[in-house]
Amino acid sequence: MANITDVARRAGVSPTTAKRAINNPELLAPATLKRVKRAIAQLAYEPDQRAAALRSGHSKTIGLIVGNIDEPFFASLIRVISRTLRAQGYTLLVADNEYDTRNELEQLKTFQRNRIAGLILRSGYGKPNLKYVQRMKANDTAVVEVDFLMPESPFSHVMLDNTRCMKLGLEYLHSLGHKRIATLGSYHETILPDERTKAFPELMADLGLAVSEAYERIIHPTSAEAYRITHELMNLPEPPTALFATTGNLASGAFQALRERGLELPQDISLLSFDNYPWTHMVAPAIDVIAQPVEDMSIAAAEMIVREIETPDRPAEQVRFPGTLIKRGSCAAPQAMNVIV
Amino acid sequence: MANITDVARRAGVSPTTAKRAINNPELLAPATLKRVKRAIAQLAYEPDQRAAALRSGHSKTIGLIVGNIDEPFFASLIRVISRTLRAQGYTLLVADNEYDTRNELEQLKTFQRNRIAGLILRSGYGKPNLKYVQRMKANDTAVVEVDFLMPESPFSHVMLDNTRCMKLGLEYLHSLGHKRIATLGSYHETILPDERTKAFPELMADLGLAVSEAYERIIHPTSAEAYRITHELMNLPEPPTALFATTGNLASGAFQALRERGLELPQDISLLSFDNYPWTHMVAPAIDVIAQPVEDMSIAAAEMIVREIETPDRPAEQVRFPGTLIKRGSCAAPQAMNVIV
DNA sequence: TTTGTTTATGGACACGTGACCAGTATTTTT
DNA sequence: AAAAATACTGGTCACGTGTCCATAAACAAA
Repeated sequence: MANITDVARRAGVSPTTAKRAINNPELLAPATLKRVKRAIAQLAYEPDQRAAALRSGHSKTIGLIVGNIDEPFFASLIRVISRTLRAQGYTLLVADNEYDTRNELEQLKTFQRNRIAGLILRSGYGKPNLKYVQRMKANDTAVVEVDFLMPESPFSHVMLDNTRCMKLGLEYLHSLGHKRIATLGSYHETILPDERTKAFPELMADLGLAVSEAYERIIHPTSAEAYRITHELMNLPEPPTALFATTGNLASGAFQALRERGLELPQDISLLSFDNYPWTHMVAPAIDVIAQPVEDMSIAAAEMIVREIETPDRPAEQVRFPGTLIKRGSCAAPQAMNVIV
Repeated sequence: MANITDVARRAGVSPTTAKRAINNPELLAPATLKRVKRAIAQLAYEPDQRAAALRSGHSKTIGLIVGNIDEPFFASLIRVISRTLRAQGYTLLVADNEYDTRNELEQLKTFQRNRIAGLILRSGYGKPNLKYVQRMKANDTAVVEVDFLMPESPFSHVMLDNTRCMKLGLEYLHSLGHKRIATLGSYHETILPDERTKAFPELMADLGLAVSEAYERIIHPTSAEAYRITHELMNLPEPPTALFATTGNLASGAFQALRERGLELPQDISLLSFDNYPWTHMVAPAIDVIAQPVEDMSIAAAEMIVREIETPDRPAEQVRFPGTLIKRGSCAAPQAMNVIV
């Protein structure tokens, strides 16, 4: 690979002068600038970003860790963040923790070895890595959390207003007459502490509804798990009349289980889900969802990390985005039989 | 950030000795090794990968450019390649060219500036960047193409056996009695030269079927384009009796257009698609698809790039994977009315 | 002219590491 | 006992760049 010395030699100038053709062209005599630029073009010279970052102390690389790329929410997140950051001159390292804290620790170390300037993190559940991230932050790595907060997280974040969204959904189901509502989500305070599941019992109480303990199952947010749990729930003596899935992939598993059991939406059971995924309006009936403003959130996270990098020591910025309830036909009043029970 | 000199100072040894605790621990006296290791742990030292790569000339970073992360095929590709390469100690830079050659050129330059060791490329259509990639290759960047070949590509690749898959699909549709078959794909030889669309006319001829020129529309592989084109095709005086979508996202757009028109699958029209996406078996009827072995292809690509990096100057390795036709119910014999016409 | 100022260019050094060579103490061989 | 081999440790340099300082020529101000 050509370096700036090769360029300088070909242009008949010193390396310092050659470098100025890129970093401070206004300092050069027009004729010199032209000669150097031609040499750069002829050699297809591209500056070595690693050396630049090493010397200057300013990395132009940002690390992004998501929960699971196969979840379309995260795919969009990557796409939009990647595009936004590239426009600002940053390069993106991507990792997928598969919701596993141990994967995540390895990935954080890899990022650390590459001396990223900033970290956008959708942490795997739990707080085992909180200290590690705090140390990165202390070493001048900017940190922004997205979609999920590590417990006691002191960092900036971009989040959905999860509690309000849960409220929106539950009030909707309640207004239809549902009493036996099951939330498909994580149910373990320390291992899987997501805000949506956490808000569920309290919001139910506000509506004067009881939460059946039989409905609480600790699961990882995969379609396969939701499929399994849905079968279990529907086998209970008092099965739920409405399912509320906290992610789109959970809804997908639930949908498949319900159809397999021959249950018709919305007569036999109601299904409500987070995430406005394409399939939700392709099935019949289309699924009622709480849509997240993924693009806006992604852009906000990207712009936030840039601010954190370029003006350090700013107070943590914590932003919440609202979700939107879209009614399509997968929810209705529970069957009379169920209402009586 | 702590560096090896800090570690050395704390352990009371020279930097050279301290570094050996990581790179050549067998050379150190047990007591020394222990002291250095403790210092490393206390400082949470992680070697600077940029400096290491700069000095050694061996980068541990690999660049991956995909067509569109929102296409689940590419999401899986990223996930599996990322996991496989991490296990081998490589870090992944990800970019999404959005099927646009100009984006791609910028991304290639960014990769070049980061001195990636290898490039896994799903090129945007066309060959404008072929020369640039060839120059990277000449400068010792390993190159593997996936899913798509740049025209006259001399590189290693991992591909689906597209022609055979098209044959599989068309023979299936032919066996059901279809004559008016439209392929949703790109139709421009130089701008959008994908193998699937390209193989279509010849395979139709082999089956003794005519290709209606009215069915040939140049499109980008997005769901929105397929939606639009499907409406156009169905408005023709002689609409197709079967649609063959060359990607899952195209099928998704087509499906929505067909449903909007009140057409029932498979009675009114047959739909066949590449890519076994989750939604294809959630809709009713489930969609017949040609499934790609995404995981196997991703692992193959990841392992191939590592081989190319670690043993340079090897001949190009070009691998084809077979697809599988899965019949589910979205294809049937064309209606009598249509057969007669 | 003299002095100061601007314009255009070049040189020295350090970032953190890996490669290589050099040294000293200790052990083994003859 | 001397020589040789081994075990362990330290020092020097370069990778390609950005930062800072130095120099020479041209020009402006006195």
